[in-house]
Amino acid sequence: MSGYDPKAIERKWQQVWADERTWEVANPGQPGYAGEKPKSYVLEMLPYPSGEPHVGHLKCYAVGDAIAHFRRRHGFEVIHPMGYDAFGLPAENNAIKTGEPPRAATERSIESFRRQFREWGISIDWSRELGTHTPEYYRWTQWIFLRLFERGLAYRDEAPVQWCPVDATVLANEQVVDGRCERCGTPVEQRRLEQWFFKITDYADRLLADFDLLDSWPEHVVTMQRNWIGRSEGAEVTFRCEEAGIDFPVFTTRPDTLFGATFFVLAPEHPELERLVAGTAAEVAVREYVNDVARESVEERGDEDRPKTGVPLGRSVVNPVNGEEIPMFVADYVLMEYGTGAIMAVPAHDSRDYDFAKAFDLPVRRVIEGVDDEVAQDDEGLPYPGDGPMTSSGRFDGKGNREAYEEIVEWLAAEARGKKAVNYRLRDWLVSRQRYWGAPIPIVYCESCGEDGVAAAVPVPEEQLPVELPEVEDYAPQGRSPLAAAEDWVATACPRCGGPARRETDTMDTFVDSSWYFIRYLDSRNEAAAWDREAADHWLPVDQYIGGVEHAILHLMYARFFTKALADLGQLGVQEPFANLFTQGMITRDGAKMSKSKGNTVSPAEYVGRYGADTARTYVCFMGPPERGGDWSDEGVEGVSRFLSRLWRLCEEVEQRAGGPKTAPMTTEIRPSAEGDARALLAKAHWAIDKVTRDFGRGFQFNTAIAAVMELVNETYRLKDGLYADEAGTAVVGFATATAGSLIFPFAPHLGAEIWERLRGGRVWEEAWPAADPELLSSDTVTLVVQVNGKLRDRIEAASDASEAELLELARASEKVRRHLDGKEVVKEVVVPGKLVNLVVR
RNA sequence: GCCGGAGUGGCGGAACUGGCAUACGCGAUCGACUCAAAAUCGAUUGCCCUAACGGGCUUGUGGGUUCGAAUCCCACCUCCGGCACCA
Repeated sequence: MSGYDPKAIERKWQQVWADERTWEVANPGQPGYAGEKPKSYVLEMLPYPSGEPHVGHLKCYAVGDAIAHFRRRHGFEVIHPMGYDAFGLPAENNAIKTGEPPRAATERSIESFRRQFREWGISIDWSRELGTHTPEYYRWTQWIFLRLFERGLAYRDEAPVQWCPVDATVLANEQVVDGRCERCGTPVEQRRLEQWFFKITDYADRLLADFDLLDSWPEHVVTMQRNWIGRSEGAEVTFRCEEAGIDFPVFTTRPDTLFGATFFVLAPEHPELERLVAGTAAEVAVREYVNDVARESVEERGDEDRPKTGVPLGRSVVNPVNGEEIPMFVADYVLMEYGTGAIMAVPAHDSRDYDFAKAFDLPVRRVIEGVDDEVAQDDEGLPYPGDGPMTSSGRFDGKGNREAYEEIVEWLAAEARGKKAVNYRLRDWLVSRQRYWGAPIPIVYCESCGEDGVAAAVPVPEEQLPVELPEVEDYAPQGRSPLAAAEDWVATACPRCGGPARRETDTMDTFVDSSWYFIRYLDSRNEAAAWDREAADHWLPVDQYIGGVEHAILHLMYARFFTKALADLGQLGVQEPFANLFTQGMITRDGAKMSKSKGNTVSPAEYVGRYGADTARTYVCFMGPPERGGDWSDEGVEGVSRFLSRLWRLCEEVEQRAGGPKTAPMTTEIRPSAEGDARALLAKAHWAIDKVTRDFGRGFQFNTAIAAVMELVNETYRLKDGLYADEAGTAVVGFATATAGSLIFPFAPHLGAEIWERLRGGRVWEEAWPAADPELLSSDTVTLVVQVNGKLRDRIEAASDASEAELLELARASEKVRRHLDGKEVVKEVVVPGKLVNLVVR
């Protein structure tokens, strides 16, 4: 007997899968299309190819592959493709540092990922492989951009944007974390630039409503997106500045507090600010304040705890509900990005307004009484955010604020001074990047097509796509895209008038690339279209999506937006891309997030080399519930390796004893003759089948599924020597071992395939998933638990169909139980048939 | 501050609908095999008392519901994640 040699086994099966193109599936109309089978689209988030794959990748693809295998063996035609999200900053930053072109570094990394995915034995349909950095792919990214542009969903605007001074690029709001660049941690600055945006805000309501269309997404991911979209209902109310003749609409969620507005605040970026103070005494102070604010980092300004600052404008607006004139201020606690950039300040009922009022000694007027009388009178209970009866609010006095809310909004609407309004936290998606390594934006600027000296943005016609990324010498951005240096490329002819024109030199955010890759997989070799509608209709939506929680907001929301926009454009027949989402937890090492700088990274290649892919894959699925994180443990890997070796030795032993042809009896043939230990082992095998199957169904509880197979193997070891005594027993050992191989196959596919071939012949992946025999799941006897006063006193074997009276009699007969009943009175008897008896004594 | 999630042996974790707490793995101890070690196979392993039989205690803390609570309810503590001057 030879030892378990994962290298040989894994090489053998990887060769089979590659030679036979086992995991390739065909589209409708193509040869080999399995139209009679139901489809299942199993997809893991595509990797960003930088360096080598890490354990996070291993876990993601191990989990996804287990699901893919499980579904195949349930009769589904599973599409399980792979690609690379290859554009992006790391390759470009590496280029700036080393001079190596991003394409070269990226291709090298892709080669490494591709090789390792094969070494891991992931069941990928390689015929659909794609890279988002290839012209064959980004041509269609550009095509989608043009479709959005036609629809007015891609537009250009000058806007205050988040600028990272180190990466020298604009960032999406989503890429700014705590006022810092998500990538490099540098505090971001605000700049005003002409940028391209996607109008995701048009889809805010549908993005919220269509959570209902999803089958199963983790609740916290939905919550995060909901919070990010940040829908607030309220009212828009117009305050007029008579002196300047300007109307200032404000958004408020609390129109019921309108009578308590005692001042009015504009954001420092408010466009009317200049006009309002021009030529007044306040002009200089206001301008200084605005400049000071502009110099502050987003992080500083965002700090909630610092004292409120601001400057009076020397102007006032009229409160539409009571005609009161209230003074105007500029203050940086009001943000231009949210609402209208202007607020009515109600210090009695808003803590920020309250702080400002205290700092500037402004009046505070309570308009809602507290329900608790003690705080109803003076300043004590202020600011008061809760509900209560109205006061100092004219004819609304005494009414509940909720009721008054509706009436005030109605009155405002009737007077044309306001209306119901909904506001969102979500901003449009800024997609321009002043970087080299991305898909060029397919737009040219033509002065002759423009007006008033402003160049027109002319879309590049579809037949001229792709707008290919030119080679450049210097990848370092200098406040403009490195593409701007490629003069030959920038200078072009206007597709509309034929005159001289200049290309857009910004590239697209890489999240654009990854917002539609799951559609391209369905028809990735199509040169005439982004995808064939029939193929998309057949495979979409993704039935099971798997990836890290870190994409809970960005990628997952952008992909949802793209799907809806493309459906509106008549290109897709689904509203949601991912019917089910599974987010896997992060693997840590020594309790800390892995990072190169901490030196605590785990290299999958190293472990695959030492223990084999089956061990590495099974370990990441066994270390804990896959949706939760877990700490990497070398001893844990050893344990899994030991288990697989144990299973392997069992297989060899069984094979040797069997000797003959691989046509062992089926479980139904074994069952009638099985009794005693043979029956016990048979039952254990069926218990394991049932357990593994249910664990797949219960949110992919792979840790307990693998534990069940371990139990089966342990039980087989315990009983095998006795069972070898006769032919029937030997057959049961063979059945148990083959079943263990079959059940471990989704996690350790090479070993599973090898065991099956040796003991049963044929390909395990072509075998239907085993079904547990209900007759073997139940047993004739059960362990009756006997408690006295809720405490366990004895365990008794009892017939599973025993009556309550019989169970009680059994319980009372127990010596261990009697000891605790002595001299006491039984006041209550609880019997749970098939489970337990509890005697309550006094 | 707001919104989620989680607290179980020495460690990772299991326990389905309120019914045997600690499955499985790691670690540890002992035994078999061996000249020896490794590997392997087998046994033991929550804590405390006891020579033993046996008994007591135990799922972050305190209370409650129940014949019975890791599980349900109330209050609190701790840790992790997300959002955060969003009007």
